[in-house]
Amino acid sequence: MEQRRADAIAEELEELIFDGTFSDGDRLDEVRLAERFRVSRTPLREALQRLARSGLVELIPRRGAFVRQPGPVELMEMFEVMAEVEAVCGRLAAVRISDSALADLHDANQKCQAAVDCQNSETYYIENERFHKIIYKQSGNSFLETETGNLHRRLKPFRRQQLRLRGRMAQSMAEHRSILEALESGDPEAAAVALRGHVAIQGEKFHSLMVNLKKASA
Amino acid sequence: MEQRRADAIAEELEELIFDGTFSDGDRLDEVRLAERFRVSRTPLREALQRLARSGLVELIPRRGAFVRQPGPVELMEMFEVMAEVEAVCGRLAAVRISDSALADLHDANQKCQAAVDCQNSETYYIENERFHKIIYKQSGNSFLETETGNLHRRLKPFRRQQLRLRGRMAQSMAEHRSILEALESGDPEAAAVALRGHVAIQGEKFHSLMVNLKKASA
DNA sequence: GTCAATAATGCTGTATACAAGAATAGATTT
DNA sequence: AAATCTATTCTTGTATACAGCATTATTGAC
Repeated sequence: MEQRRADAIAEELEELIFDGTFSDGDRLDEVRLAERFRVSRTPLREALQRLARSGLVELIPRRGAFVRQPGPVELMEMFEVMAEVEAVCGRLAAVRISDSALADLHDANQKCQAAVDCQNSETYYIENERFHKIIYKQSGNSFLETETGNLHRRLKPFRRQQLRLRGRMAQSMAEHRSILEALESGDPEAAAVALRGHVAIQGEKFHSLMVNLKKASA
Repeated sequence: MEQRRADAIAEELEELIFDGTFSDGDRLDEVRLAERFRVSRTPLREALQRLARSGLVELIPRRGAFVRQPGPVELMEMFEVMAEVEAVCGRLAAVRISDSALADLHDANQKCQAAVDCQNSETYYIENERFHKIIYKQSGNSFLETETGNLHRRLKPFRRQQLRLRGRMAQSMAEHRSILEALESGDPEAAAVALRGHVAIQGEKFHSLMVNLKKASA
């Protein structure tokens, strides 16, 4: 059983928030949620605190827990930081990466390409993630690796929609290749620039998505 | 009263860990701590989870909470990330900083210099912190500002000891000046390089401190 | 004498009961 | 009629009681 109770509940709640069951600003009633998950308030409160830690809910003392989806501005900020942090990973990895990791990157990239050819966005998504996680690890800094992974995870639900944009996967592949080249030639600045651009463009794509969404709803 | 109970306890516990009352690997008994703070286990557990979030304790399910001081390797990693993240702040701030913020930086720097002249390391420490926090804010990215501030806070107890190193404050002042120049001329790369070097050197100073400590104890 | 197995103790994780504060609704006053 | 104050109710924060798992110690067997 362990403490997994709170952990499992936190994950389920996360899903419910992403699914839109609870939307921004909603108050999360402890009692009702406790009934829903068939647990007492104690583990549920711990789950809420876990979510507060990752920024998904805001805990206001004596008032309750409120769903706090990051707004467009904050999302852009997070994408900007993601781009910079990945650039850092790239710069460090360029001089620290192992040969076997380079081989793994090639492998992930080839599978990405195969996914593009098959129009299989699910596989592409998975291999793309593997590609990036290899770079995090090869930064040779496990603290950086963990923190970058956390931010990556937080942005996951927002990055996913972009794959549907026409031509995005092909463009992304080209960027991957230049990243790989920079890493292979051991050029820190080139790797940093390539990765920064690669991730930053996701933020911009996301931005235009938001704008179009607004236009559509107006 | 609010939920501040857990927050206050978390801070006190943090102090106790930094003071050495609890050292690395110590198990934190919930019942004894609850008695010590005159509260029940419930708010104390919340405090422990808060500390787990900042990485000071490790929560092992069904085993308890253990003090987890970062080891030398992890500390070096954290300093490296700190240097890179501050460099990012600098690069963004170089093109976004306001005139009034530049004036504030000058002011903080002058007060730093005055503190060096007076051999007042306490004041130096405070103004130095202000100097850096202004740059975080002027990155124009409040998410980055918050995250950088968090890491800064986490490294606080380890950075403090370095000020005692002979000549460190003077050297630091020179670095501050070059940072300020880069920001004033709006040169992103120069600002990034200056800040990275300024912070990275703290990690190296810390490293040599550790080595000396080891030599002394051997 | 040593190792293993079982029992007992002590801790964490969970539930429930209680207290205090916040929000809302109703009544009274201006 | 509107606004304010008060009282009631609902919710959060805290304490305590209970259950389950881990650790340790003791006993028995090899």
